[in-house]
Amino acid sequence: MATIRDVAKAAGMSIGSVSRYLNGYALKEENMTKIKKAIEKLDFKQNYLAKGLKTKKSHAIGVVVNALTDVFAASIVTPLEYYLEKNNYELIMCDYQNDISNLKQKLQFLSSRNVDGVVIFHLSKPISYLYELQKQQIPIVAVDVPIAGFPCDAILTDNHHASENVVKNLYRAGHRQIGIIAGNSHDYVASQRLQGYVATMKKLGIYQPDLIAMGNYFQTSGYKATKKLLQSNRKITALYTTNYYLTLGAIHAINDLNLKIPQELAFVGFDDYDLSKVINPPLTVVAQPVKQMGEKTGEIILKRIKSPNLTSFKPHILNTKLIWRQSAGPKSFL
Amino acid sequence: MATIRDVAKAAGMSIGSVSRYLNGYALKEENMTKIKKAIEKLDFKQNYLAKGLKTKKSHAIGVVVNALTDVFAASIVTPLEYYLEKNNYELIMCDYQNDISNLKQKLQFLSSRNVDGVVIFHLSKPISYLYELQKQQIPIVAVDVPIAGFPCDAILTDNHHASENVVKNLYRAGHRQIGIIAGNSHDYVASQRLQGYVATMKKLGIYQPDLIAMGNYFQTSGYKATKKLLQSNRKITALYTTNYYLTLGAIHAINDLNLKIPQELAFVGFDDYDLSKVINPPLTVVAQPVKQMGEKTGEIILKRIKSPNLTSFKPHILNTKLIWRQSAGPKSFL
DNA sequence: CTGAAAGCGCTTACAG
DNA sequence: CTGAAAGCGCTTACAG
Repeated sequence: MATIRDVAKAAGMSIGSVSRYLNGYALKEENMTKIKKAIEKLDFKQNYLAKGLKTKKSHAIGVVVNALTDVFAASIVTPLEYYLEKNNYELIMCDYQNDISNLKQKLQFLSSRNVDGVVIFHLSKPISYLYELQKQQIPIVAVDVPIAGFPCDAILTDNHHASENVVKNLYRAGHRQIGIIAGNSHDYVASQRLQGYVATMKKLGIYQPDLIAMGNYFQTSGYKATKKLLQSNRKITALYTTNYYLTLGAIHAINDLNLKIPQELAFVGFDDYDLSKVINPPLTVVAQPVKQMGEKTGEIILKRIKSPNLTSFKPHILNTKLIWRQSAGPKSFL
Repeated sequence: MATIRDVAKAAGMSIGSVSRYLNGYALKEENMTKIKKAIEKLDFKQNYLAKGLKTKKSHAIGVVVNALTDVFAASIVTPLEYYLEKNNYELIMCDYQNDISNLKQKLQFLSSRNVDGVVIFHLSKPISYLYELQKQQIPIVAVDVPIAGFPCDAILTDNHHASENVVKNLYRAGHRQIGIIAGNSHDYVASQRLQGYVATMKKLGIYQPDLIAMGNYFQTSGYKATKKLLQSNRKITALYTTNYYLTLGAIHAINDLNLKIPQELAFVGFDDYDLSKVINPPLTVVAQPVKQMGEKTGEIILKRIKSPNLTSFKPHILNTKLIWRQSAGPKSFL
């Protein structure tokens, strides 16, 4: 492997000049050409280890997700990775196996590997180690859920508005008994979605507590909640499920109950993954802006790394999109 | 951040000794204690950048997957990440967006970041850049598919045997007309699975070409192939789909055709993810040993890194498991 | 604009 | 077993 020293020799310049060239400083035109040629000739590649040792920057970003198999996280990390690589940053993946007590260890690991920044998915309360990272000047970006009280940027979706939009559209389609399968009430995202639903139902004057069933993140819970809700409240004409797993479970339950979608029950699910299209009829869903979320995450974290002294942190809220397919009935009214 | 120099001073030893201590060499007992105390007192952490600069090892493993959202890959990378972190290696994720022409760039990127090893999913033919990696002494481990003709380890599943097992069990359950939705014939995994089916059907004397339909990796293809096969061949009493997406599509098609599972059609799918349990009735599937695959991948690549001169490469073939649920009918015969 | 030199935090022959 | 020293491949004040 050629080093900067080899390049300097081949170009007849000093290593300092080669370094400056590599880092984008302006040199005399002809010298730049000489260096450029030498680099090509020797197929020189920078050594990021050496560079990092001097600059204290690893050009690595740590990403911590609850589970690698979480399609939602994966669909955000995909464009994030793309963005980072384009900017010459590498992405170190960590998975805390859905157990928050692993999180500290993962963050410590990342810190020990000198990451320049950390992206954390789905963390609602700061753990103490986060303040260590802060002391080490490692910027943090929260994704999907803001970290309560912790000063960092957050990339979020308009959960409240998403529900509002679902309810309004079902209302316009003629529905008044709109049931909801809400997620865990301790969960930030789930409660935002529920609140959006409640507020809109109230505004429209069609709110009734017995239209609400609570679930969590597991499809069995969606299954049970749906079955119970639909059996105990036979007036319901439309059902809205507020996360992917609840959607899976709800569909299962509706099938079991032999209810025809959309004729007997209009259905709106959440997240636009595989299942949304397998199901018959295809599901109307709230799709999250995963591509934008990933790109925005990359943009923000690199900005923080480049300007560590920016202080004001703010949430970046991106828009969801209601994708109307057959499960919610004809969209002629739209 | 304390450095090795600070530790040496605090312990009254030389930095060389501290370094030796950190790397597991034996020192005089009392000196080891002194160093240990100094490390604790100063909360010293090794600098991997500096260490890597000297040793030419980054303690990073690059992982290249076709898509981060591929649940199969994710479910292997999860235990792999766990294994690597336990051994103090970091995992750098790359996604080639299902486009093989991105692969070279990704590998170049990983090489530029001094990865100590590379794990590649689903690559059946070597690309020329692989030989560059080889020249750089970077070990490569192929996962799920062997890289034809390229000298590296491979972590595989017993696809041939998996199909044999499915056919045999359906046969024992009384089925003779066992249909298959095979994947893309150019695909290593798919063709192994098809071959296992064909060989076993022939051995049992129940092979007929019109029991076979070809699909690819998309569920629409599974949908179409299933519909066509079941409509053109009404004798089929059991259907076997050979990958997750084909399974999704097939279920959709079977619902459309209003065939009752398992009464009118016994069904065996592939891969044990979400859907397998949502579907009513729950699906009998071939489950792949993803946890073992991830761990084995980690084990092998670290072994190669530690012993770069081992030469003989071999495939490691792990066993799938047939999980019998209701979709294939009663398992009383088993 | 450019060169010479110090130094980032480690490892490792060399010598004892 | 241990220390002193060279060096890994870079960056960056300093001086000109």
